[in-house]
Amino acid sequence: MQYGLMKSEPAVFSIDSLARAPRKRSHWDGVRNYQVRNMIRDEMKKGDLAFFYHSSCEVPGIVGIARIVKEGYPDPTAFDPTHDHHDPKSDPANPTWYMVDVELVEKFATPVTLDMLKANADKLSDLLILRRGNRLSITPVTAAQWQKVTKLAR
DNA sequence: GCCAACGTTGGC
DNA sequence: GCCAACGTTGGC
Repeated sequence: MQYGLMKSEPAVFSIDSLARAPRKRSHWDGVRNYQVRNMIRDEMKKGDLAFFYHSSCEVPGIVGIARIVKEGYPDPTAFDPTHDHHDPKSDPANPTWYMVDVELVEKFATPVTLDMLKANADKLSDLLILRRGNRLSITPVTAAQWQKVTKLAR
């Protein structure tokens, strides 16, 4: 995939949670959408970079950059009946849900807010996060979009 | 809390 | 396979 964007609700898992994690690494678990599962399982490669996006919060926007450090493997929380994201239909012998591991690369000094992204919609046409009704928690980002957003962060 | 948009489920 | 009902997401 090379470049992507990963959404998270900061109340659940924020960029600061990732910064505090051992070696600044964490599982990206809980994905329960087939399109996103396919991306995680088939397309995200070690070394790929992703914008870390905070959603459903006071100031939604891109707050930093993470790197994929482990490619797709079965998400064990799907098999855990006590877990929020438990899925009784996922068979450990043939897992439905996958996750990747990510590592913090950079927390932006100033986030690139959703407002800023919208204000630059002319340059960021087709950035999927700006598209109406887009609900995928992980979306691909083109190299051109990556450069432009990175510039906005500086 | 509201609402638009979309995914999933289940009856037929 | 269709489609209505329902659940979830996410900005506002």
